[in-house]
Order: sequence, then C-alpha cells, then structure tokens
Amino acid sequence: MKYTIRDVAKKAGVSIATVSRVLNNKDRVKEETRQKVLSVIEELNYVTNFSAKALRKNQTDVIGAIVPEIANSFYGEIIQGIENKANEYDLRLIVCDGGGKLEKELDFVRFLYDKSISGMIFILTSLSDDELVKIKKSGKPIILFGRNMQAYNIPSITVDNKRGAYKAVMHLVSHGYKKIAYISGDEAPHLPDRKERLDGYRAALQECGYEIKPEYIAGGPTQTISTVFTHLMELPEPPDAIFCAYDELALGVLKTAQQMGVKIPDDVALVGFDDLRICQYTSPPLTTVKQPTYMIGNLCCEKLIYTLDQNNEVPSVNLVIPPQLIVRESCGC
Amino acid sequence: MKYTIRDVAKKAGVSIATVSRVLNNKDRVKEETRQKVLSVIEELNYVTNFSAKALRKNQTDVIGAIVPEIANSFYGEIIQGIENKANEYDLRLIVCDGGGKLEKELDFVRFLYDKSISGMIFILTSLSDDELVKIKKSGKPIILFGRNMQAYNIPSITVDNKRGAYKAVMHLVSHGYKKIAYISGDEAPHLPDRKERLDGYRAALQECGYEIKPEYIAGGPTQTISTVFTHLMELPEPPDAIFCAYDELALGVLKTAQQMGVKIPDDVALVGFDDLRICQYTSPPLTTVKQPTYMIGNLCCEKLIYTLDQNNEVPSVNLVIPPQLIVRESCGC
DNA sequence: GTGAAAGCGCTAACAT
DNA sequence: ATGTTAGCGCTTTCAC
Repeated sequence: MKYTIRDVAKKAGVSIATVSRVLNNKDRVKEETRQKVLSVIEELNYVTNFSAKALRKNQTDVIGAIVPEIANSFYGEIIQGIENKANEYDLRLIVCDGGGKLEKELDFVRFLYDKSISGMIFILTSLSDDELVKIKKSGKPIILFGRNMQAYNIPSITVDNKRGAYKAVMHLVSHGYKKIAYISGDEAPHLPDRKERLDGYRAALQECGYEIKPEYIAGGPTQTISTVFTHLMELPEPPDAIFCAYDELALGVLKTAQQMGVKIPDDVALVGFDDLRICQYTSPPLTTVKQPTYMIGNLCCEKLIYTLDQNNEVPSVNLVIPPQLIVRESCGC
Repeated sequence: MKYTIRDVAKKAGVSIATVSRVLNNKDRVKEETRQKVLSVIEELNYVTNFSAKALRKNQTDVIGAIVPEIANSFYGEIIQGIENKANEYDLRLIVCDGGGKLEKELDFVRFLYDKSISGMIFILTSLSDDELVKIKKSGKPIILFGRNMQAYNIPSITVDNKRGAYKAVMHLVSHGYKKIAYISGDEAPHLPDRKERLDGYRAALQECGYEIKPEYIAGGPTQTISTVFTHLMELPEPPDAIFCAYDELALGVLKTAQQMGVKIPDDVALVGFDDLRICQYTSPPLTTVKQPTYMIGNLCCEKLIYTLDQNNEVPSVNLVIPPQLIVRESCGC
C-alpha cells in the first residue's frame, strides 16, 4: 500500500499543507499538530514520493559521476570518496562506467545530465574542452578531476603530476641512480598527465645536470610493455632505474622482469605512479607516487555540493593536490 | 533554456498529446506529423523531464545496488557488471557503499528503496532474512547475491562455495600434498560462505581418507593473519599446504611468509578463494578459486530487469554459479 | 490520427 | 497556525 500526503492529512484531520510543513519543517506548526501528524506518518508508514517532490521543486537529490572504469580500484576508491561524502548530505550517486569511450560518456551526458540530477562529476573524462563548456553552459554544475578547467570557469581538481614525477626521479637520483629511464605508456591526448609527468622527469634530470637521453624515454602507444622493457635492457648502456608514468606500466615491467630473470631492484630500480592497492602486494612492493584517491573523491563531491548550495555563483578555481612519494622496496632505497 | 512538451507542441502546431505519442511511439501518428514533431524536438533540443514522467507513470528507470565496499575491486567488478547491463536497458544505477555496516545498509533501504527506484540488488548484504522479507513485501523487486533466499521467494544468486573449496583442496591432494590446513578468517554470521567453504575442505579430505585435524583449521575472528600463520608453521607437524577461505587471507599469508623467510610454494603451498585482480601480480601469482564477478553483476541485473518486466510475478529461484579453479604458481603444481 | 482534459503527489504562494 | 489552491511536466483515457 502506498500512502500519499493526502492520506496522512485526512487521517490526522489536517490539510495537506500542514503535513507538508511538518515534513519539511520550514514554517512553524503547533507542537500538538506536529506530533499528531508525525504519529500518523509513522502509523501509515508514509514515505514521500520523490518524483513528485523533484518535479515540483525542479531539482533532485541525485548527482552523477562518470569514471573510466569502476572495476579499477583507483576509480573505485574515488567513487567511494564521492559516495560517502554525498551520503553525508543525503545525496545519492549514480555511477557511470564510461569504459574510456567517448561515445559512452556522451551518452551519459545526454541521457543522464539533462535528466533530473543536480550535478555531475567527471573523473578523467575523455570529453573535449568544448564539450565540457557546452555542458557547463546548459546550466547544471559540474566538477572535473584530472584537468584544469579554471580558464573555462569550471571548478576542477588536479594532482601535481609534474611535482610527483620530479619527486620520484629525485629520490632515485639521491640514492645514486644515474641512468634513469622513463616509460610513458599509451597516450591520452585529452589528458595532460603523461606530459606533465614527463616534464617532471625532465626537470629533475636537468636540475641534477644529467643528460636526457632520448633512448631512455620509451613506450609508445602501440608497443607492449614487455617489448619496451626488453628494448630498454638491451641498450648498449641499459638504465639502472625506470620511472613509469603509471603503476600498471610498472606492474607490467615487474612481470616481464621476473620472466626475463631481471632482478628488481638489484638490476634495475623501479618506481611507478598512482599507488594502486596492488602495489603493496607485489614483490618487491612497488615504490610509487600516491594519488590520494579517496580524498580526491571526497573533495570533488564537496566542491559540487558547495556549488549546488551557492547556486553555481562561485568563482571556479582549480584545486591542486600535492602527490606523495611512497617508498617501498622496488627502488632499492 | 529548458523546454517542455508544451513548447514543442506549440512550435509544431500539434497538441501535447501528439508530442507525447511520438516521444513514446506507442500509438500511431501520421508519418508527416511525426517528422514535424521530431524536427522541432531536435531544433529546441528538448529533453523529457524524468521526474514528471516518473511521477505520472509511477516508476523510474533507476535501480539501486548495495555493496560492502565499492573500492574493493571484487565489488567494483560486480558493480561494473550491473551497470553495464543496466545501461543496455536504459536503466541507471545508484550505488550504495554499505561499508559492511548494518545500520548504513538499513539507511539505504529506508532512504532509497521507498524512493523512486524500481528495484534493488543486494550484494553480500548484512541484512537479516527477516529484514529482507519485509523489504520484499513492501512491493519492489529485489535480487540477492551471496545468500540463497529461494525459500523466501526472493530471487537470488550464489556461488557454489562448497564445490569451489572442494576443487581447490582436491587439486592440492592430487599433487601430493597431505597436510592441508584451512584458514577461515573472520566470520560473517549472516553469510554462509565460510561455512560452505569449510564444508568443501572437509568433504575433500574425507573423500581422500585424510584425517581432519582440528589444529589445521585455523583463524578466528580476532587473530591477525600473521599470528595464525606463525602458529600453523610452529606446529609439531606443520602443514605442507594452506587453503584460505578468501584471497585477502592468502595475501596476508604471502606477506607474512615472505617476512618470515618461508618459501611459497616450496615450503608451503597456498590457495585462495575469489580471484581478486591482485592475484595475478603477487609473487608467486596466487592459485585461487574464481568467482566470476562481472558475470555475477550481469546476472543480478538481468534477473532484476526480468522481474521488473514480469511485474514481479516470477517464481523466485536461486541460481548457483559454478566456481572455477585458477591454477597459478602458489600451489606449486 | 489527433485533441482536450484529468490527474500523478507534492510545494509554495496566498488566504484566513 | 492552518487551509485552499495553482501548478510542476508528463501520460492516458475519452471524445471527435
């Protein structure tokens, strides 16, 4: 049985307006009537119809988040951060697994965004700046993680990739490594991560007066990790350390190295980027630059809620999060 | 600018009823008018207001799913399976991270379920049978994973835990291991997994005529994995193989063993249960019993959608999924 | 094949 | 302090 506000009103002997009042406790209601209404609500087990409420108020308590891959714990942790924060504010979260496909993301935006959701969070989206601006213009607040959109007046959060890479390489240098290679993996043209991390790598070497050898910068989009790694180790002067643009690359290197009988960190040191959960369990455990995923999710959601509250009239700044070097054993330090 | 069906009607020179007709293409509309309306919709960039639609039709196109921990890739993969399937049917998914806490789950049920969602999926819920039955009675379809609720007429999906454990232990036995221990980890009183896996372990040993030694069945709720493992290895007759009730336990054993200088699989073989993503990256890679997470998510969602379509008039059966032994290196076979 | 009109359940003026 | 009422945008009879 589904009761409406009308049923409650009749049974409590008041008008529906009064019921609505106690439900939303905005206007004041006589304590006596309030109690009466409350008891009837309890008795009938009445629950508000949120579609009706949403229609009337023209806003819902649902937000959306698009991630490239939910099953990846990196994104799972971000989602968790978003969801937990959303719950604090009685907001619900619709998740969208973009699968890294632009078309799928666009579908979500079309189907979901114009729907009754209050706002949306984009995690490492494939959408172009233009598309994002268009969405933003369509009215509802959006938050981005992974791209600085301050120039477009869209609030965003980024991790200081350059600094993270710099720290990683510096750590290697300070422990005596002199021939440090960089594996970049596949490119994501719309995302600045790779480039920034490469910049950090370069900056560190430069600062130390080390030569930046082109043959030490490896890993195009089409090559497998094992080819890249093998190639690197077969160089006349193989590197004594490798910095990978992201952990999955490092994981691949770890595996290949093991198969080839190359010892890590004894033969080559290895450092990754992201700090996936797996990193603590590999052998050796992987030294890496941590992106604080849960916190990132939290912050994205907080920013969105803030924008929601402020009715979108907020200066849209980019928040940059400092990365943290997690030293484990793969760097041999 | 937000246009309504009314705007479209006016601009197209038809009634709102007609617009609704072409929108839902149920009743037939003259091809000419349909085209006209369609073009106006396109031109105005009209999108339906889903709150209104939901209110009117008294049903939404969103479903909910409760999992213990989104950030865990095991659940992440299930969520992904649910989400992907839902999208095929133009359904959206609200995720709820229960954090393993009963109270939080209950909150979701209260806050979410009675709301405008069409149905709900419970993944390894902490809710009691009674609570589940009550929810089911309240009208909307629910699906369970991890507990057989057929007796209560609630459709559910389970993995054949006993058979999985049996397979794992049998594999160990067939490769010559004779002293096989079982680590059960913390108990989840409402979930039958642990018990079933223990049963499988027992059944296998029994079938082989091996003695079931109480001291080989280890791991209460309060002990850390390292204590349990150490204790096991200090037994007058330490086991030559360990079967863990779930992968995280095995991961812990792996770590402890490494710290203690115990070689796996040379000193003790190790087998887990679940097949977390991490398992392929550990060293040695972990032999384990796979629960097909993505498929589980898919099936849960499919079952829910089916129930939705059939208006809940379906015999509620339990579907049991056969587990699969994934042989890697930790068992030394 | 198309239009008019009656609500779905709720909130928010506006009355009283 | 409480009641009356007008919609929010849509689907769906029921006429024509």
